[in-house]
Amino acid sequence: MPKAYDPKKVEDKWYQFWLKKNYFRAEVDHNKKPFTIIMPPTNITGELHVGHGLTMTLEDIMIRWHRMKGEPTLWLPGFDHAGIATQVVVERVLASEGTDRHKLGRKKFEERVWQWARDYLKTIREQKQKLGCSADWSRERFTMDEGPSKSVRTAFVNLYDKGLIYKGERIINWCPRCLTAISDLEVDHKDLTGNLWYVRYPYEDGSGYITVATTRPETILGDTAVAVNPDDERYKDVIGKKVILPAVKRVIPIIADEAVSLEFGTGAVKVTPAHDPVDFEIAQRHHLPLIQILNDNASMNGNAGPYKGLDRFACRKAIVADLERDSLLVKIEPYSHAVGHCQRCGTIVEPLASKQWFVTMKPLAQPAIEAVRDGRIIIVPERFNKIYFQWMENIRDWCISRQLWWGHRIPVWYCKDCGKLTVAVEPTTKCQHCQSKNIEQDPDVLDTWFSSALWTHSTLGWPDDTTDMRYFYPSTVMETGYDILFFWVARMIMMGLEDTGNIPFQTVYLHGLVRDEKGEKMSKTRGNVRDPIDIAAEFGTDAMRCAFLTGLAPGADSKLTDVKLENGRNFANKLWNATRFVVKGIPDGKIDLTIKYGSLPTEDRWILSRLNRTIAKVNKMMDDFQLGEALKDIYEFLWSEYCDWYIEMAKTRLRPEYKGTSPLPVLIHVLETSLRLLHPFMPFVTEELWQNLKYRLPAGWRTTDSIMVADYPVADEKAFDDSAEQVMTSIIEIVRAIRNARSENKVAPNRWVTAEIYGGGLAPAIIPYTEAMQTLARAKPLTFHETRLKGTVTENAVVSVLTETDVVIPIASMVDMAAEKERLQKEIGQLEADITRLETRLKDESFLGKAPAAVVNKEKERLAERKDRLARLKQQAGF
RNA sequence: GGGCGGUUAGCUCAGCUGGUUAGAGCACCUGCUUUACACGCAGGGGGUCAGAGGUUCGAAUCCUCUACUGCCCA
Repeated sequence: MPKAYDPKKVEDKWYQFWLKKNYFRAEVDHNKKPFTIIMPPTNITGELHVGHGLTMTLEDIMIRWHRMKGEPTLWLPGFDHAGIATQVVVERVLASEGTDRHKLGRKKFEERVWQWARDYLKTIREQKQKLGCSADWSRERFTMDEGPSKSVRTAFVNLYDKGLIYKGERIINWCPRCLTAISDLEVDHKDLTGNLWYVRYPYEDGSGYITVATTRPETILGDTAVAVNPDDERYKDVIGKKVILPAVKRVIPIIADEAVSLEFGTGAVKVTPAHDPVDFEIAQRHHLPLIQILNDNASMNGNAGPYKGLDRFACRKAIVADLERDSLLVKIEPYSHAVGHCQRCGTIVEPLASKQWFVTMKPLAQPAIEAVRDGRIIIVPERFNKIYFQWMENIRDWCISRQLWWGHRIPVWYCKDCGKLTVAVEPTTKCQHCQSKNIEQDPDVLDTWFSSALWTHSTLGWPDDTTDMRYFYPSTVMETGYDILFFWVARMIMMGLEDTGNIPFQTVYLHGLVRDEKGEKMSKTRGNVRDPIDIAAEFGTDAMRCAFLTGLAPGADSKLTDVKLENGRNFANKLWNATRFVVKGIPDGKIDLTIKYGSLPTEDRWILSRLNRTIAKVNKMMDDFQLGEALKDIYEFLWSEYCDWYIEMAKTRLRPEYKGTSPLPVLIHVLETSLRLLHPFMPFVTEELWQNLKYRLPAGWRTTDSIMVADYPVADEKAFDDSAEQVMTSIIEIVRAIRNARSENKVAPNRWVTAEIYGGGLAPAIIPYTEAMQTLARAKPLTFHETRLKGTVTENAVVSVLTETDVVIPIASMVDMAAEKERLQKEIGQLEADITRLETRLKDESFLGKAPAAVVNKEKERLAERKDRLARLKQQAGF
């Protein structure tokens, strides 16, 4: 084995091995409960980013863990056609080629996008594999595949038949760049500083003006009324009067409506029903006409009179100039307000009245609220419940039609003869009502999230009654980012319940955003994006997976830093070298790996005890989705206990002259078990090392061909050994005390010191470790006393009073007695403070009365221990 | 405007349902070619857990308020 771990040499090799062995494939076993994760479908808009890296890591860990626990485990991977997003990127490519989709035509354009899709499907799949994903590629799905597409049409038709999908004219958000309607969720509100223009509308009878305030003067062209609040004393007498609309000289009424705020502007507002949601509702109540003033691209249309053809913002300028000229502009105030932007392209969206398809959400939301409220679905972390409920309880109808070419075509055909609609799952050529062939399919496609909402069941075969659907639905965990809780998770719950009558998943695990070193969001415009594939190449995939988990709490944003990556890499290398050491100790030929439990030395019982406690803790943490904490425990066990102490102590036992129990069986057992414990987190290095061990050990040592299908460790409580832990703690304390004394007294590293150890009752247990302690502390000879130190040691000695033992190091070389006194004084002060605190607590009647007996006893023991130590310290140090 | 987080060592963060002497990594300081590992080893310094009040025998942990900060919704 080389000196350092080189991930490049092993990762591909093992991934191909796993693939060839078909380990990723989920098999139905009706005797067992499956564990299922449906992978969030990856957008085909581009390559993977670090957010995907986190998702893949978290899900792969859960999947590998459950697979090793012996559960039939399905991780179903897939892709999302990402309607608008993909169309935007492909259009950009077309633009760079000097063409556009209209020149190409719909059919050619769709072919072009399919080509793009096929390319990215392949690239992204390979990237996921690079990251170690143990997904079932045989079940991979794409939202545009025939199966999921049929699910989409079926779900649409079902909702339509139930009256939950309707087509109607409503105010929607229009993106003038993407030329499509978008849902409320796809609009980002940003506060912009604009102006509030106060404009005079002259009364028709010439009796003066009413002044209205607006942030969008160009919409004056679409006004069909002026409204005031019915309770507004200022305007009581003008209700019912008529005013002349500036710029276009149309005569419109002044009406009263509750929706008008008394505080905004002058209290009188202009009503533009075709371009404002509140105004639209006012218009409905007062039967006002709608006047559209915008073309699709947000230039002014024929209703704009003289402003026709101007862009909306040019028009705004022109109108303001004209108002000023006509002395109709009272004043301009700076005004900051939220302006909607298209999430995809950043263009300011226009609210406008348009005929679109909508889903009635309230009846779908109710059962989805109940599913979370009654605990059938658990959201981790819990605080997202509140956010979920709040959104669901105020849910509004969902605009699902998009004026795009890329996506699922709406399964509705219009009859040009009888005018009726045919809504059908299977494409049709004739009208259901009059059999006419003169029909035309709705040109629009569905919101990409409509198909995403069905993902948990469309991927398993719904609406067909498939084996997978019966066995794997509902899935166990839905792991995704909190940023798409509304977009996706909420809608999956609603549609899952609606389509199947059952929840789509039992637990929702939400992760946060991965940010850069400075805590900034990664984005192309900031230029701080990191490609997970590059990172994996530089540090190793396992190191990257570690980095994602360090300091990760569910639902919290995290930073990906080089320091974390280096740590992960170092840990992999540490493991590599620990294994190298163990492997070096394995003799050629016969080796007996039986652990003789009856006669194990203390450090063996200690490391086995620590191992099993770690296993117990890790399994508990995994159950609670505390993946980061679980990894941390394994890391600390392996590094600080196994490597730092157990291996170091084993070294003396591996010397040829050593005649006692060989440490090899335990050394190997603990390492091998730890590798299995760690495998879900660091699949590549653990497989490589496990195979290395397997190769050198007798045939039949392990029955599986790969660590990834070996058993996940289960804690053996019989291995918990308090007394071994107590003895080892003392041994570690003694070694540390001597090292510490050496260091503080600047003893040359190669110089041997001597020490006397007063072990009391523990002495017999410690004495067998003389040689190990000598080596570890570079102290020889060590003299043991089966008593506690009595009397005073005054001269030329460093005294360390430990929990169970005392160490006295008499050395002429430790000259700095003043420093030593100071250290002792500090320690005494610390102990005295502890004692005071403990005594106060133990005198407190309410503490004694109310605290559990175990806590009181613990405090008593602690006090006794401190007092004992203080007494010894004072006595021995001669204070 | 409504809601949800965060504030713990110089930096980045753990610390889950209240009960250790509050931890880790990095950084810093002092040493080290100790035959697995300098991607390493040994030792060390560093925190009144944002502030105030409250509940409790006991609070980093629960409650209230304040300050700063981030996000979501409207």
